[in-house]
Amino acid sequence: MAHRSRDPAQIRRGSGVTMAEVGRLAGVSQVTVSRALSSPGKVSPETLQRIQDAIARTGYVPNAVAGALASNKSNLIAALVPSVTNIVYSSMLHAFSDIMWGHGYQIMLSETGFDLDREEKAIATHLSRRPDAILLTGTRHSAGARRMLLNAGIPVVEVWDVSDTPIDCCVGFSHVDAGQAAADFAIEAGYSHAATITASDERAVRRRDAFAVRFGKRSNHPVASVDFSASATLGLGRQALSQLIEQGMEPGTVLFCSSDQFAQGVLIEANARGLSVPRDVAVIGFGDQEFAAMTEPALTSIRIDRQILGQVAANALVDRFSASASLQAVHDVGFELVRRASA
Amino acid sequence: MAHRSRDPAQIRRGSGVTMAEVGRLAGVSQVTVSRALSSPGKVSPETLQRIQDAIARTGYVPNAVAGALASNKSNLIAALVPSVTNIVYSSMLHAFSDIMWGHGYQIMLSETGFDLDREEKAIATHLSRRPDAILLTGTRHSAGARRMLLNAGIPVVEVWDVSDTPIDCCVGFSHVDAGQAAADFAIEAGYSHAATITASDERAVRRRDAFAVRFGKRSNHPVASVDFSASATLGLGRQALSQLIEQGMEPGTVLFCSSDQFAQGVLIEANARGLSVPRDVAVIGFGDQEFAAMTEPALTSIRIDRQILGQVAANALVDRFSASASLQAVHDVGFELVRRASA
DNA sequence: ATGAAAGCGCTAACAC
DNA sequence: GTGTTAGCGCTTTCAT
Repeated sequence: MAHRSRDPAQIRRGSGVTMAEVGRLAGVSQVTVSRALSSPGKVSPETLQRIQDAIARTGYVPNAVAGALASNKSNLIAALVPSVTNIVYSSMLHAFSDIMWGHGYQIMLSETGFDLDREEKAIATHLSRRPDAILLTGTRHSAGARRMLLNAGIPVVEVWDVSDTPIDCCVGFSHVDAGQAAADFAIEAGYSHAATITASDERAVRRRDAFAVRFGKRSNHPVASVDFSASATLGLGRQALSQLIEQGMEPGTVLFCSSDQFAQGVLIEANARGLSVPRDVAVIGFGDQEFAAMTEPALTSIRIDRQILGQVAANALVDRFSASASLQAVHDVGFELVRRASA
Repeated sequence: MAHRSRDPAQIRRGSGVTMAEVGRLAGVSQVTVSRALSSPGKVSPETLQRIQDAIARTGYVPNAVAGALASNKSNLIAALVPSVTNIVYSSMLHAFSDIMWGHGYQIMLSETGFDLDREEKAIATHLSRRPDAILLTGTRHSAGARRMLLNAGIPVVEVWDVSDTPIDCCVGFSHVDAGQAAADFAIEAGYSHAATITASDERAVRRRDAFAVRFGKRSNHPVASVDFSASATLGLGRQALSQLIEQGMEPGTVLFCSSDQFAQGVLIEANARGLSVPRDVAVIGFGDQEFAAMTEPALTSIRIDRQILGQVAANALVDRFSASASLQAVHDVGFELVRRASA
């Protein structure tokens, strides 16, 4: 089967069909075509039919760029997340996109990698596209970013954290509360020694600190910490446990991990060393990812409803598009400590 | 601390600053501002300085919508993937975005959920934004989608599969080869009975069929199959093994799973039932996700370099933007069967 | 119900 | 090196 794929030299941008041409074919003016598309009820049925025929014949595709320029409305939402490969962010994004798409909005995506400078650059670039709203992850942003955002005058939703002083509105939960809840749980479960394993994520650090202070206070034992300047992986979790053991970790210590990835790594390393969980080492994860209930033993973890998070964020924006009254600025979706076998 | 978050009623779209206003402030015309931004070398140093001052003073943010309309270049790339929450797609997307971002392009994202109709709608919507190129997952698309794409006259890259007849170009591997390779491996490893566990993904189905035909031929035993009309999850993997056992699966059967999620579920269910892997049941996964090497026993899986996939796709587009000569249409990045302990 | 005119904020010629 | 003039393909407003 001799096949020639499309000759690159023949690529011409756009079919070149405009509303005006569709109009000529249908025997109406360009404006009428515009009306037929945006409010079909305002053109006569016969005209509408002729226009639809002309559109079908020409394969006309509306130019949303021109539309956005003329109407000052892009139907575009900018979404900035640390990482799309991390399920906790991608699942939130999925729920968010679903709702926004249902309301006729498209998503422009950027990854910021937990880096405020990258975030600022991405914000600048995205704002030049005149999005109708923007979603940011976290409540910490560079000064420049805040200024641009305020200036843009569009709805902004910050997710994964709560703040008394959001740029516009925020949807998340208190990381300090989460760290303290983990510490209280650990104390009440009878653990007297604890350590933390933390990735390079400002919110994880706040959970770690809240955990360490609370646990330290209630147990009167210092809390050791292993910190990585990288994202959480299973391999680093294994490494962290090895490191803690080398440092002479007490048997029966509970480990507060900044992510379930770390926690699973700890489980695997413990197993490889013949340690019993939770007797020799107990583990608390974070995120309650799908596999958390399936590990052996099953992981105790802090559950965030990422679907709800994305949905509430989307709805907050949709509300802002239509609202005249003042709106709720802070949405605390909470978290839940799910106790299983690992701690 | 009394805090008032931004009053929604005060939200005004855009700061309203245009190139013309920046120009007035700097004492030059609007075009000169345009030049200062796009080719600073073409304006005198003093003028440039005055313009930059004016930009800083006003907080001017370029309007890329107007720019795109005037230049017929959007610097936007549309990317359509089945799901962002699936690491195999999100990691490809990550590598792809990284390179495109480096070349000054932004990503508009949509999820299609393995649904050709949803894909067609998403393509139509994205094309109205006049993206400079589009990335699609898979080589099967609706007739309408193909027509629109051809009409749009922009570079198109189809990923995760190869085809002799790509719309424009494709980057992937042969799913038939992958299924056959798994079958050959299983035969040569000494297995005489096999079954498949498959999610609702057209490419997974092609791997399954290729596996079943090849294994059937070489073993002279029929290959049982469990098919789900859903995405692969660990839980469904457990369920699949239970189902196969109820159906009287032969001890020592090798299971070819369409994803590592399924395979991990099989491992867990086997463990729960006290079955030994690979003696009582052997498992081959697909995707070689991070956890594959870490399970107990470690998973034998088919590895795709998703990073390379995304990079090759991005580079294929970048090449197309600058090329006059004819370009490579088919990029086969291959796959690798990684043998570990599970089969 | 339909059309004419203006203009959204830029870039791309082409002058000077 | 800088300015002038024309659009890009729509939406908006105002007539008819």
